[in-house]
Amino acid sequence: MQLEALVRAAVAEALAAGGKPVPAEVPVERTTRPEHGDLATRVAFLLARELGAPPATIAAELAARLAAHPSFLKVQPANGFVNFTLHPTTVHAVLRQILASGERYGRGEEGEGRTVQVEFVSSNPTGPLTIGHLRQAALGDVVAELYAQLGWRAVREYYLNDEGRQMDLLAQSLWARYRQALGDDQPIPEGGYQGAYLAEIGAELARTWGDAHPRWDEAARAAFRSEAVGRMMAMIHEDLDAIGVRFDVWTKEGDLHRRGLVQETLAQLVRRGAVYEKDGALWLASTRHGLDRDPVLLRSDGTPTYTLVDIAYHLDKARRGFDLVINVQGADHVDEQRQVLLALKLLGLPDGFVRYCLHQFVTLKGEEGIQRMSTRAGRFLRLKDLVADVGRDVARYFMVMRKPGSHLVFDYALARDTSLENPVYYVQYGYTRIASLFREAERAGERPPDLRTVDLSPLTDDRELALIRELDRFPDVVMVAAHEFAPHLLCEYLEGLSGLLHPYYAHVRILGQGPATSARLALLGGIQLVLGRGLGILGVSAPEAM
RNA sequence: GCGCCCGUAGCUCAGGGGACAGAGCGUUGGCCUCCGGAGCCAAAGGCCGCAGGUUCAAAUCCUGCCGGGCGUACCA
Repeated sequence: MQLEALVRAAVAEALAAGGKPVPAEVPVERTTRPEHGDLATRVAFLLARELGAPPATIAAELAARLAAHPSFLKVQPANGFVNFTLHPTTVHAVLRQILASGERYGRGEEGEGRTVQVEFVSSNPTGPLTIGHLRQAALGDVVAELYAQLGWRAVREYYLNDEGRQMDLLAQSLWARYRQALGDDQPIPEGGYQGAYLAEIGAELARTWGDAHPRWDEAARAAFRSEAVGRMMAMIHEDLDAIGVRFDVWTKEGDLHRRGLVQETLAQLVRRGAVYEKDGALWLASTRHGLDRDPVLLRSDGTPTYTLVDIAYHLDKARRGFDLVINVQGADHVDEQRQVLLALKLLGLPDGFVRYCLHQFVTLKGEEGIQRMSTRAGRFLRLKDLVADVGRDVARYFMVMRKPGSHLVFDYALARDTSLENPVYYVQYGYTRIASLFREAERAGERPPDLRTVDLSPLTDDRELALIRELDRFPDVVMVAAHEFAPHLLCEYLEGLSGLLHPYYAHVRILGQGPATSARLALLGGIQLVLGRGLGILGVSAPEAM
């Protein structure tokens, strides 16, 4: 990050000095091949048309002007690019600055104390959380943390849909299980919940309640509904604890109704002429604004739909003073998202207030091939059980190591059985190895008292300079990962950094090398700092020993 | 049918206008007197789904096909 800025400034200055136009954004990128130097600019391509000269000529002139710049060892034109090889002291300065920043390294200021609300999981309390929810839990948690790194105050919120028909279905399913346990062969209702977890609870209720609810009546409905929701919430909390996700706020759908927000939202939409009546129901006129269908807001029986409540909930988010709202949702919600965004726009909320982090579903690759999860059908892998098997670190890491928009196949056997080849351990081992080495240095009396003041000039090996250049990218990776809801970029970065560290370690002796030892320990200290920071953001542990 | 997302190495996936397309796993072959071998080194493996187009430059942007996922409810 720092290095790009340095090159960008040098190029801009050279262009200006040569009487050339300076683009608003001078493009600077890392090279992929060593023969192209460390960084490169393709600015000559941008200027070619305007200057009426071939890129190669412009690049050559620019390179000549920058040849004597003290930050660079070499500045060479090639195919219209200008390639920069950094002077080692330029690179050393980066490491020195990283060590001075310490745990602050990679943090940003853009949030300026503003508040972002991240809503995720928000699973209906109809069963325990599954591997399907895990992706969302891990994603939301990490996105919130990424924003916190950028100086935002992040609020993690769970929206609890504890009202409506699904809850009744759940209650009735539980009641059926309860009856079954008493020898009364009641069927699970049409579209009800088949999972064994309800059978267990049903059997327990049969023991404690006896034959108190022989019929599915109002009393049974109330009793079983309240019991079911309580039990489901307890399971959900257990699952969230297992992966280490903690919510700051739980919002219940019932509260939105009680506060009159739903009616008020509808009234506002009506007042703005966004609603029409048909077949006894109230509809949002979405097709008028380019969407493919109009959703019902208020059913003909007078009850509000999920969509209306969702709109009301978001209006409430705006009132609660959040500066930005991020909703993490599955791909099955795209249509709903458009409806909500449209409604909010019609209600006068600013564009960009709500952003969606949309993710594709997880499929589980196990002994029986690839299977879709279904809570309703009782076919799922419970989160808590998964974590017990593969560990929290692997569970979390596997869920964020892929781009959210891509489908993710979770190879259960691989996560569990071949864990030694796991990218999670590869990254963690980098951290651990350095920790171990520092212990060894301590014993040998070779550990410098303060890494920040060590003379770095012995760091001349290509691998050492490449490692420092890689460390320089960290703040940018954090920023892009946050803005694009792309934690996988951080995983990739950490794996890449580890992929430089391990070979380096294998080939370069650290201890017993005189002044080089101190310099190399300073380098490793910087690497360990970044690995630890990165793992921390992902919610994955950075062990001192494995 | 229509809308959105995705087709990249055997598998799982990065890269989303720039210089010869990357990683992990798997496969094949090497490296343990040496700071933790949970490691390292090397090899094989690709018309980047197909066909057009835009551009000095396309895996990347546009169009059309083909294949997969999701949605298209007075479900949530």
